Amino acid sequence: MKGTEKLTIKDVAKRSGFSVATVSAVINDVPIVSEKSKNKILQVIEEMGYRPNTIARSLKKSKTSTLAIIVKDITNPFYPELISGIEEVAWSKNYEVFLCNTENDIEKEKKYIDNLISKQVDGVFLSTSSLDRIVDYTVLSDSNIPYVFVNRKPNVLFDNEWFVGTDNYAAVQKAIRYIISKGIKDIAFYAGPQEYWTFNQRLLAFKETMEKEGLEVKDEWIFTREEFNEETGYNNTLKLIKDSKLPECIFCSSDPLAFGAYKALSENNIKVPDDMYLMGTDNNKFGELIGLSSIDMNNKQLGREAAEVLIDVLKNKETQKKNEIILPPELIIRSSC
Amino acid sequence: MKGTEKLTIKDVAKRSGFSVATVSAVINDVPIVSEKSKNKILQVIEEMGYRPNTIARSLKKSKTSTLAIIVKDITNPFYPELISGIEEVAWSKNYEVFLCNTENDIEKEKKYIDNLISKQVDGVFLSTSSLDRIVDYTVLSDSNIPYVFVNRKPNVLFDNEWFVGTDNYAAVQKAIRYIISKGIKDIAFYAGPQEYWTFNQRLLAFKETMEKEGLEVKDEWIFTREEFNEETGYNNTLKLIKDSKLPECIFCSSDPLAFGAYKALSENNIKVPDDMYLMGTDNNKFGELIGLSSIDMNNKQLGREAAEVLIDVLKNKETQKKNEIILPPELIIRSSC
DNA sequence: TAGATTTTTGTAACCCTTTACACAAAATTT
DNA sequence: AAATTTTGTGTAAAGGGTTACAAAAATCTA
Repeated sequence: MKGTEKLTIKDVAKRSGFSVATVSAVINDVPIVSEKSKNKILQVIEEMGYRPNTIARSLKKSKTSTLAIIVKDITNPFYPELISGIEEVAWSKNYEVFLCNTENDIEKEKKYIDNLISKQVDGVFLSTSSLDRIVDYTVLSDSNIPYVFVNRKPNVLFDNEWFVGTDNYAAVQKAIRYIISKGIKDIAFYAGPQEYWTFNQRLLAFKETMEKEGLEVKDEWIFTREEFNEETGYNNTLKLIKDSKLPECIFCSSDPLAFGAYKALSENNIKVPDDMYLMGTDNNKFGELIGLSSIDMNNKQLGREAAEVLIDVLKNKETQKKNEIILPPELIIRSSC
Repeated sequence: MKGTEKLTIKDVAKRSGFSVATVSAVINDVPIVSEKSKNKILQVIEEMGYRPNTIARSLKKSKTSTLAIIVKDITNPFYPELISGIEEVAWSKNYEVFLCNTENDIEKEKKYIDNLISKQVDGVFLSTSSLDRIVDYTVLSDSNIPYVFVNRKPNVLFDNEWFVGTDNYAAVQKAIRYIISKGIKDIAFYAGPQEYWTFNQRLLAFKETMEKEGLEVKDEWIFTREEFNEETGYNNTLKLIKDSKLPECIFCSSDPLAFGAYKALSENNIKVPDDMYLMGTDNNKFGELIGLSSIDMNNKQLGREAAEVLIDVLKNKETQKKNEIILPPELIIRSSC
């Protein structure tokens, strides 16, 4: 049925001959309405094309069936997978989700959080946290909005905070051990920005694994530049090449870093894997193009789990699950090593 | 200020000694409150940490300051750029945006639209439309919710419908002319699914341009497979190779198609660009990895423009802008041709 | 068949804002 | 100082649902 007039539950009540309370009960599946009445009401709803006004419902119930995900930069190929996992589960449990892209802007992030509180979202996914909590997320819990850190987390986790992530330490440990098992000893490490838990863990794992295996970690082979994009990988590699001695392998804490490295290597006629082993992290789907070995961090599943946890918290208020959930990564070996 | 008690405008009124009406006026910047009162109220708001309940406001105003974007699959690398453009402008004009991922499921898309109407979003971006309108979007306008098609559009545009897209026809025309200018005559065309406007336009442009240039279009060199992913590009190319005569160039209606083609070509020792020219479409940032020439469809700008149009419609109800906005694409030449 | 019990339905308050309108206070004019 | 205008503030009614509670209707019991 067309028409721009707004239908309310009152209209349905009037047309069907029942009271608003009864209609409301039908809409909300409260099982106190006789089958006969229910059918009649449903039919009228169908006929009139009535859709409940969720806003009014939210106001009354103080629940909006809305979640939000805050990310730094959605064009980072890591996020779409994560988001699609979240969306999938959220959808299945009848939540809509706001997408908040902070563009690396702290003030924007803070304002987003304020807005989300105003908009009364039921819960929030945070994938922006640095180790030292530049942004104060507890304003959310002060407003009774639970949140879960996804992928990245702050140094310490408070009560009422959840974290779902992949085991970055194990990921790198596994990868490095694999590389070593190939007889490689000289490994350069592009570490990425150390204020983030993920990159922090990865570097830690590298150092400790090398040490355990009795191998030397050269300072000039560790690059902790601020970014983890292609450009940084490219520049790191040029610098590496300028040095007299090349390592046998470059391990990159992200795939874009590895792509940049690959480009620099190609340009300098250094063949992968013949002259140099190369490994990335995150298993970007385009890594296959250059046969890049990588570590699959299971991003979609990460999103799914995060959504399960958050919605669980929402439903039970006190969830049985533990505060931290760590998923296993998977080593993906292709031709680059 | 911490605490889980919910603050309302009444609390602010009581504490500040003014009425709710006055407080509300301050919050909404209605200039009828004296400077002195305003400051006092603002200070109390700050002190108490009061945040207006947007839900209640939305109910009263019948406006939610919320938009939604419906896409088919957010992991398609085309979308994040588009979305970030939309988000950027939406944010700057104080809108939040719902992300709706249909996973190519028509029923899910319909249900999403129903939900969005229930949630009273102010406007919607649609990037899912097939030429023949499988989904009925007019339920949105029936509910007074404007929408704009982004990138893809249906065959005919009704009144009250907007479209913002890139000029797909011109894009391919330009690319094909460039290729021809290089002395190439035999061009294979991976066309993608023809039920979508974008791919439809691209194929049309190919055929007409070739004809205008007096070149032959071989049926067996045109692949209109249902998908436009890597796999399809790979399979198309294997098939192509099996045929006795190879073309001199493969034009792909998407970059993933080109990536798949590249893989198949490499595996069969056909060198790009020496033995085969290759061109993609969409200028995926990882195309650079293999030196893929492509067409930049300006996705971020597309998103920005779409957001401008939609919000314009929202504000003015009748916008000055025309119903269709077509942005120019840009040819990106790299080593692959 | 009256009375008790169970099932179904209706009334009205509430959720938190916004805003039309009325009124009070202050400023200005006469 | 009274009358008029301007400015600032308060009251109360929406907005569209949900839900506790009361009431009516239907069913059952003896």
